[in-house]
Amino acid sequence: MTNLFENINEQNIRKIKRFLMATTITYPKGVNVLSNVNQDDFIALVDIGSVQFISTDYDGNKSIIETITKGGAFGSLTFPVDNEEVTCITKEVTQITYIEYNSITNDEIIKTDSYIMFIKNLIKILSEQVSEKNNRIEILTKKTTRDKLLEYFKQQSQERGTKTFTIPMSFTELASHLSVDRSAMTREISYLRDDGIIKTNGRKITLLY
Amino acid sequence: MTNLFENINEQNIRKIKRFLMATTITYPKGVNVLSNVNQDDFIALVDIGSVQFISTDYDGNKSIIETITKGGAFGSLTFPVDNEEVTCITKEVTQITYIEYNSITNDEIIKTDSYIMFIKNLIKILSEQVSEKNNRIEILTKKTTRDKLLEYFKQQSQERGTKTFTIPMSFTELASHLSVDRSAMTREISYLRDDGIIKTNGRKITLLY
DNA sequence: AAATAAATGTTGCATTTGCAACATTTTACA
DNA sequence: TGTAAAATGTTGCAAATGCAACATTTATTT
Repeated sequence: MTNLFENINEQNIRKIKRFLMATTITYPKGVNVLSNVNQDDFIALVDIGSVQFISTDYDGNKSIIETITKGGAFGSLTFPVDNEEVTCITKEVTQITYIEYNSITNDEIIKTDSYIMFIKNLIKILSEQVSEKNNRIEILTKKTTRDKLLEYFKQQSQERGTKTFTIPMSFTELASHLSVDRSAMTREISYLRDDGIIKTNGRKITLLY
Repeated sequence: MTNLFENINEQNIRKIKRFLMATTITYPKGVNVLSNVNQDDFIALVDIGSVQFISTDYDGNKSIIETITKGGAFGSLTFPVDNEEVTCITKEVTQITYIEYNSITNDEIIKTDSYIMFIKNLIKILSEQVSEKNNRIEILTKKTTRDKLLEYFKQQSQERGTKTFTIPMSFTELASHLSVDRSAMTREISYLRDDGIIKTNGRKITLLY
């Protein structure tokens, strides 16, 4: 996963941040990050900690749209910040740096080499986000819980290049990621085990095919 | 929806295309566009016509991942082009312009004003794609067909700013977009009508709440 | 270390849904 | 314009799944 300041030295990072009017805020755990953000478009960088975008429908059903950890970024351009149903909650103590979007393509600074690298990184991050969301969609379009699990396991296996891997979240969160009932998912994992398709040990999964 | 060459004059568009080693290909209807693309990263612009990304699983179940129409763009950075399960099919006669990704951030041309606009447009397109995918995910995470339909209708209604709108695809394609069985979806639409929640006339939907 | 909260595992049951198999209408195109 | 193809509407039924209500185990926090 690309970092917005990858391949840029400290001095130039400071320079870019100053130019982009970056402001850094530290939040405690469990607070709504976007509650008091101003109206301008922005990009937010997670320097420390992690946040989760959570959508809540009229019935109170919650689903995790996305988890962004240290080094990740999100922005008003790609997210409906003014949407009441979607909140961005810190999972732990989290430090976020905000950058004004409109200053990003200002003509004065754009012609420096480190800034070109910054733009490249931004394009890469956005591309990665599209890819990730494609992966998520690929899972969610599967009709059955079994197929969702198998698609998720396949993606994990491919990303890591191994048939054995540890899922990077709790089963409770995984159920939310796959948008299925947690207990029904546990049941289906048992069936997969019974059918000799996977082996499990806690969060460690081994694909047997 | 942003066009990659928005706010750039014809002369500069030609210059940019030349620099980026753009090649334009016209395809008949129903062919697999990405079957003979080379290995380098690229961005593809749909000049005329439209394409659909379709994923097929081991059971032969097909789902439409994305439809890209005239003016739209897609790229190897955001799509697993080498993935056998995903194909990109022309829905009609379609003209596509390919741009080499690596030439995009070449230092020589990046400092011209029209090129800065080009980069801005690219960032905007990518952001829009993330947003669209967020919307799709918002739908797909709903548990029931009814809630998926209502979420889709809400999005359409909000986008157009009216309670009455015509869905921009066939019901067959809509079912695929929501990843539900078509006949079950038709049934659920009847129920919504019976319950006085919507009014329908062919593809024209009116929300009654 | 005790207390509280979160995660995990299990199961019965009602509801929802996919699937299959149609009839009918609309659209595309040779 | 006639014919094939695609889209739409309907329904019975079996399978999958959400939901609820638990018991246990594992983490967290004070």
